[in-house]
Amino acid sequence: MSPRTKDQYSEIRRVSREKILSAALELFAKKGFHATSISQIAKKAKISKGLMYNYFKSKDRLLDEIIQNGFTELAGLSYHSTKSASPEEQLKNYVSAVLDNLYSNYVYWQLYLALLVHPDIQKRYEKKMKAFRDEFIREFSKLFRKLGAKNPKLETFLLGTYFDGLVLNFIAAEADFSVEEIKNALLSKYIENIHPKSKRKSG
Amino acid sequence: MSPRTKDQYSEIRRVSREKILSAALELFAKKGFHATSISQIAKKAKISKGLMYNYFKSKDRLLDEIIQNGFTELAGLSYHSTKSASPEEQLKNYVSAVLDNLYSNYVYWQLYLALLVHPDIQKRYEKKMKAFRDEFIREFSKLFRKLGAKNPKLETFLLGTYFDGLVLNFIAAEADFSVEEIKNALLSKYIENIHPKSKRKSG
DNA sequence: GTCTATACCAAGATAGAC
DNA sequence: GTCTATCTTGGTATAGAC
Repeated sequence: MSPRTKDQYSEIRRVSREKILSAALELFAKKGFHATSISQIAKKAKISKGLMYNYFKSKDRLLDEIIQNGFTELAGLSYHSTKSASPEEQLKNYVSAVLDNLYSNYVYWQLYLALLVHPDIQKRYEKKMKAFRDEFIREFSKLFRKLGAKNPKLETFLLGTYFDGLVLNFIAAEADFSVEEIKNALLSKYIENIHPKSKRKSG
Repeated sequence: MSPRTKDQYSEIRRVSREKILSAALELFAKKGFHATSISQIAKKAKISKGLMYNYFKSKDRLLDEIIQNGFTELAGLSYHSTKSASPEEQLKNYVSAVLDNLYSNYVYWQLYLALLVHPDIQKRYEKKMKAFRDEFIREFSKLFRKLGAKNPKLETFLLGTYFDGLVLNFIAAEADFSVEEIKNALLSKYIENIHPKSKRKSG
């Protein structure tokens, strides 16, 4: 029996951490932080309660790390689409990106929502959330300005509100409409309304 | 010392119940159901822990009653505005009503949101929530149809999504815009977009 | 690196005095 | 009708064996 190498141990640790993080993320998002117990996490991750504390100092620290991962993941959105494209195209791309991200990172968005809803928890991550929102506002305001909106910040606010509401609907209701339908409805509304001169080429 | 009459007792009971309900509502909405303890409720209501159980069988039953009250309150919205008015006027009235209600019943909306976010809790009140949403959809679909929308249900979905998002923003962020601004932005977007022929009288 | 056993505490809930 | 004291459970977290 050769003993395990450093790399092997490191890999084992990585996997275990990952199992815990993934189980916790899902439960926190679905049931909420307080409603989720370490036992439930351990069960879902198929490890013992004790092991969790080997990897995370406390339930709170576990949440911290998950949130941190979430922000990293969600920031991956980053609004650096093809800058050369027309504003309309850019808006399209952005909205598409957000909606698609909303699907692929569903669980993180659900968690993000839960944080928003409860002021107490929200306060703990206030700074990061603000940074996240601020970038959103900055980027979309620029865009709406280019599109000739009267009040770009207000438009951005409304769009952001739309997104928030969409997350809620994806989570809460049995989604009566497809992403494509919503995407189109949203875009046509915004683009035509803000920039009525530039009718999209028909055909 | 004359003993208290039946009515006096009944009134005392009413007041105590009310104190508990009000304290619990606020805490459930703000911190979430699971994050709120009976002790905290008792403290806020300025009663003893034990008394709570005199009025409610359990923490769960307490929540049940609060939710019930919430639906009653929110249903007070009811979309029976002046039927004689034009569809545009009606939409205006409805949107106004919802936004105003959103302010006056802030706490209930916050709670409603918290319920939506967590599928587990949501399931417990699924039926009532569905009834509530269904009425919303029915009424606004009618309206959007009158306004000549291509897909009234989709429009209703989008509007509902807006409202959901607005609730979130009122709760989560430090509201960058006034209700009036939002109301107008929303309405102008919807009305002009859906019914482009009928330009509002300028002047 | 992982588990079981256990300490410790706070939560929900009940009993009985006033 | 209200309170204090108490029971019981389940939670977070730690210790120590494997």
